[in-house]
Amino acid sequence: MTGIVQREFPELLSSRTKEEKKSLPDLPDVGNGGVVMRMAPSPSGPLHIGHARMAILNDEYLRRYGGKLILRIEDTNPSNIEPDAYQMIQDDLRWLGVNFTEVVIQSKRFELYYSEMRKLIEEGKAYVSTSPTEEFKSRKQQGLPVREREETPEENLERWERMLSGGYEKGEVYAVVKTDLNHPNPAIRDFIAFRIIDTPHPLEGDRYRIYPMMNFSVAIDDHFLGLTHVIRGKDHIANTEKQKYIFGYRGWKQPYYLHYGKVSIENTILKTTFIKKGIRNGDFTGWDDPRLGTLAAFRKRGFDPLAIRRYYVESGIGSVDTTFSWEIFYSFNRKIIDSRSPRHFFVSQPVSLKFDFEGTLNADIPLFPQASGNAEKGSRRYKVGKGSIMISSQDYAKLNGELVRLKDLGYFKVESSRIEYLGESINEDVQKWNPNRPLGKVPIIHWLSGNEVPFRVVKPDGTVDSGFVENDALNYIGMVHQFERYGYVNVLNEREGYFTHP
RNA sequence: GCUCCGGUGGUGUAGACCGGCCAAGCAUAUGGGGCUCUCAAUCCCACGACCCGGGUCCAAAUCCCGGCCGGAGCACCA
Repeated sequence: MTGIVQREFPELLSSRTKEEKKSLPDLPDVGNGGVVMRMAPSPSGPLHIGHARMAILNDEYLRRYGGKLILRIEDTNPSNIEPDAYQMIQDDLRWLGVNFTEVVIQSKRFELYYSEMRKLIEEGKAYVSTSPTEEFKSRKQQGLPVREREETPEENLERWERMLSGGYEKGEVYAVVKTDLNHPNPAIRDFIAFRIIDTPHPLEGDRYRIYPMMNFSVAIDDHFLGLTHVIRGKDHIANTEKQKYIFGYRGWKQPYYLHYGKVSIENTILKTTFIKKGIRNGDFTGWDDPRLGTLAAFRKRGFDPLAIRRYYVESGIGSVDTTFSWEIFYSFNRKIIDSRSPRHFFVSQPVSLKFDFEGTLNADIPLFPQASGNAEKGSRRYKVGKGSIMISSQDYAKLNGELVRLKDLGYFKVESSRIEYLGESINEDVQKWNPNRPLGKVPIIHWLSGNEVPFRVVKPDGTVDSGFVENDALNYIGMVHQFERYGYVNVLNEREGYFTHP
């Protein structure tokens, strides 16, 4: 039945699927002013493909509802900051096409955090402890308070002032927000909000010693920045619970929280500390090394950011853990770049065959296939005569002794170290050499002859394919090419390209 | 161990909150075919899944219970 419908009335089905085109579910409680959302990376390095999910999801909703999208850089742990990251993150987001409307840097907001903490202490919702942290933790496990939790706001305030004015050493004191010591999930019970750090901050130097913990600064900022909706990974579910206590104490309206599942990305290096070390000791060429999952590497491999967007929109905001599918991602990207990628021949691991031919053959090879809609953009023209013709060793292994068609040149036969021209179209010589195989099935391969320059392609696993490419390819440096029967390659300069995908 | 969350074709997902229109949609991969002087793109066809066991119900992928499997949190990281 459906088969008949598809055959007889395809328009019925296709129009229907267009209306149901996939998109993200609507957000609840969106007012007239749209949404206010935020992206909150820490500046430990540039963004990678995992961060892109957070950025794309937020940006998609901003596009749908309007409003504000704040880039909030969470630099409250000075020992884990890469100073260049403040800029790299913004570059990465712009490349992705994510339109953040303002930038907020947490290290500029310490005074706000201090004054809010003071209010909580005054209200008896927070305390300052000098008890050993082991004791703090073990008593929490048992649902018991440390001594200072029971003391008056005045006593705690006094310790808070002393903490701020440098009256304690690192590790000696910490400030805590109360939650519920009997919370069934021990992870939610009282959490540390401030601690002393003596490592200088890349932006602030040694101006501050008292650093907020993420759960504190996030709650304060989410409120004061007026967030309506928060989209974050589900690894933050417990953090959200903790932060809600602060909202409750201050009587603030909570944003609407949405937690998406973890994306694991196989065969890809994402850990910034590992990458940083690798760059320092020369294992990686930089943040854009093709083996890395950074957006910088994606850019250099020639991916279109739209493919990343489509991929994550299709993945949705489910809380199920997912595995990034390179296969599907490649397919999305291929569809976007195919029609604009000029075609060239790249012969890797070449075999050079002797070509004894009296005369000249003319090759006129379209730069774009006719179906691309770019056919009028021209072709590459070569003259081929006596000398040699190069084909890949992979093709050679299969074709020695066979009839072959060199693309846009003619029929040839390959015999040991020689190649012989049989004609442009089917003739007696061709028939004779190819007695049994149907002529429509003769393999068509790419080739080079006197029109080549040495070229290398760096693959995503770090290995290199060496060979030769048409010299015409060098007229299109900085573009993704399709090297026919090989794959897509971002041609970076006259010697080298990065492999995009098959 | 404790506290949460989740398990749909080979892969990525939609549907689940508010049971029926789901003998389960889309994409990708694979196989076949059309177009094409690329193993690309494009078009058509085919293939293939509700973790297991109970229960509720006229009716369960969807609700309940148990099991198994997977993930997250339990930091003076974010």
